Amino acid sequence: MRPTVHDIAAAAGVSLATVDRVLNKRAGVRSVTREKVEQAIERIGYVRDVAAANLAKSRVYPFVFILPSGDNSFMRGLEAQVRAAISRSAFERTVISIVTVPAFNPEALVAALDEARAASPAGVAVVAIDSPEVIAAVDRLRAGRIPVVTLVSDLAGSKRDHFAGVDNIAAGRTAGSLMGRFLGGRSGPVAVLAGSMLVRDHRERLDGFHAVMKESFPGHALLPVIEGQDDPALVEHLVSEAFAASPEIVGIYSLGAGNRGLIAALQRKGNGSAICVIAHELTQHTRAALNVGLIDAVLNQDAGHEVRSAIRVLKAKADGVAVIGAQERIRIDIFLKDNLPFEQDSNQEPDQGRQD
Amino acid sequence: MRPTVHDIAAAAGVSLATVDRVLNKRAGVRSVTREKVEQAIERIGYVRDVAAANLAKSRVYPFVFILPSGDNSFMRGLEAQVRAAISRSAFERTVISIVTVPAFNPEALVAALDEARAASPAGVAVVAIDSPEVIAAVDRLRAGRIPVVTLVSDLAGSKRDHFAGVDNIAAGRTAGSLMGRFLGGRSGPVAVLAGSMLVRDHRERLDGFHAVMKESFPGHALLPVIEGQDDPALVEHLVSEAFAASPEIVGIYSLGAGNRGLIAALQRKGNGSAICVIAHELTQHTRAALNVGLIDAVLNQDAGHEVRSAIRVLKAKADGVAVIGAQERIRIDIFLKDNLPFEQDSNQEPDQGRQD
DNA sequence: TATTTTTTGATTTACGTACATCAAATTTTC
DNA sequence: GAAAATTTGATGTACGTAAATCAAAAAATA
Repeated sequence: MRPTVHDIAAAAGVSLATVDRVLNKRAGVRSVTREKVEQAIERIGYVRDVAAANLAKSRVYPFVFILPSGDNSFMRGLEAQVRAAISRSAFERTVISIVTVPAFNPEALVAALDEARAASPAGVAVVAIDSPEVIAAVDRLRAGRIPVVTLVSDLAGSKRDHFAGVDNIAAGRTAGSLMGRFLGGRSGPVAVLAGSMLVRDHRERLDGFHAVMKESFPGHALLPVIEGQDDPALVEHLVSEAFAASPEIVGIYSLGAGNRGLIAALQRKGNGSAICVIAHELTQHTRAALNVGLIDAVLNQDAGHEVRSAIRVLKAKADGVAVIGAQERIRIDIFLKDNLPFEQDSNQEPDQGRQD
Repeated sequence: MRPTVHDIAAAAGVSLATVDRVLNKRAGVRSVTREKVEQAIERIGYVRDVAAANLAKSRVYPFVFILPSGDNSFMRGLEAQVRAAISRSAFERTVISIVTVPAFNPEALVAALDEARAASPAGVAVVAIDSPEVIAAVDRLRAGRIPVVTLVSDLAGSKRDHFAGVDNIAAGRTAGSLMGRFLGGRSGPVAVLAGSMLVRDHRERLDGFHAVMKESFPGHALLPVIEGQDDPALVEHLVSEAFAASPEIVGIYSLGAGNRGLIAALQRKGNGSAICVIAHELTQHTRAALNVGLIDAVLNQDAGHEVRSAIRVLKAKADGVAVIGAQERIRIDIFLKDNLPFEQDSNQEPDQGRQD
């Protein structure tokens, strides 16, 4: 049987009240006594039963998720995953609120972070924008002992506790590697389409892609980066322009969002699979394009995994316990038309009963 | 505040004892009363606090994991993941025992399944072998109301509750797709190396691979399947023979284990990256071969994810509650040298405190 | 209607921890 | 050495559910 607080008391030769004072870091215990208790804990291998503790405390975890607003399929999918987590709140003792702020707008994000801090939640998850003010705002949260997890896009230089997202340099390298191999012997320039160099994930993907293309496939010229602001209309316009300017393009790496525009431009251009296209994030649009062969590969990050991971990590940080590292590593999924997962709206099995 | 059993009692106008009888399906409640209570539960939206219930019951989940024995890196990695889960038992209320049986031996597996049944655990996870006797043994477990999850290799036709593994047809198709694209214009035959056609996962991968090669890359002849029994020594011998017989081989798809033998044969052959090699399961051997370019891509299933998923599903089945479907879908990871995850022995972050 | 059987209620204890209160013991300070 | 301050112990209640006991009420049977 697992040892309990009573066993500690017996082993240390003190009362239950003293054990409680030590365990919960309350005042009024001499250091000799405290050590006696701590040694007993160590000796008998006691670990707190968090479920029982949470029951006794009636603990709930108020979390705030800060996401970019706007018409971005991936971000809306992310929000849907947060809502799915909210629907499980009763079981997970979480109280999650969602705050949306305009994309690529550091000031708005700082305001949202400061507002979240005022509510003193048990943790904050945020899709970060890489700027000094945002770093400062995140560090203010941390200074207030509020755990912070960055989601999708990291914030290097800040004191955030954890990053729930993929290794974007590796993602860019992978895209480069696939591009080079898929192009085989064909020669011609390759275009890169990004959202904004303001967000770290886009910059990192670009760096990784450029590095691999230069070192392993130097035959392909790299055209200047197209910044489409993740906006489908703008993307369509800019890509069509690029096609007109460089009709000999053989490959496109779309590392941001707004792929609807890219797909539209590809369709208008016609002559089908002549161009090798690698894009990010599996949405209804990229999925359809993959199926008809307009896109050759999609690199994806599992938004559901990211949200669940962020919640697990925030809880663990709030409780000061460890996490299963491997479980929180977000994979770079590579989808070809051959390994597309089945579409699913609901994330609940049509099973008996309810969820733990 | 979340409604409790007391709220049900008040809402239904019955006593706590009656509510308990209904909730835990005890005898001695008239059907009219039972319905009154059930309607109240529905009306106020009560959901049982599983943490509190488990506390009151002092519930533990005894699980049995049945794995193939022998010198197979992937299976030993799987076992290590089960042991990692065992180290978390105290937090997860599990009591896990591991049973190993000789690989590709249906009789031994049936014996192990029947022995597991005798211990009447709360669930069994098994790496299945596709045979009628094994199906019958699994169905005996289910007849005894013991949840069963197949791990890595499924058992179609059985009454198993869940399969914790990848879609192996899709994996084979993906391998075919990558093979065809990576080969680009080059022509020449492609070899397939399998372990045994006795296990379903190997058969399915082969089917998927053949299908894509035939429909999309008909230019490449497919050599007869080499069955290496997942044995490195045998694999090395057979592959070397195949090289001698067909020196013009341009690609190899290794869909089973024993890749050490394949790598040794490739190294002996020399002339480096002339052959496109796609293998399964990221082990120290395939990782090293990927890094030096002997292998071009590795398809992987995350053993840690599979084990954790199997445990979550077994718990859910034992409690009769739903699972988060998306969380239990095991991905086909595609690793190039560019997106290899960092190696990690431990799966505990070097963090403060302990695990929930 | 009397008797038996079934159903329901009331109450208690338990799970492991948190937290509060008050008294008793010990230590510190003057 | 006495008073004050600090430390420790003893005890009870709470969290939400499970499970048991016994009495009371209601229903079914004779």
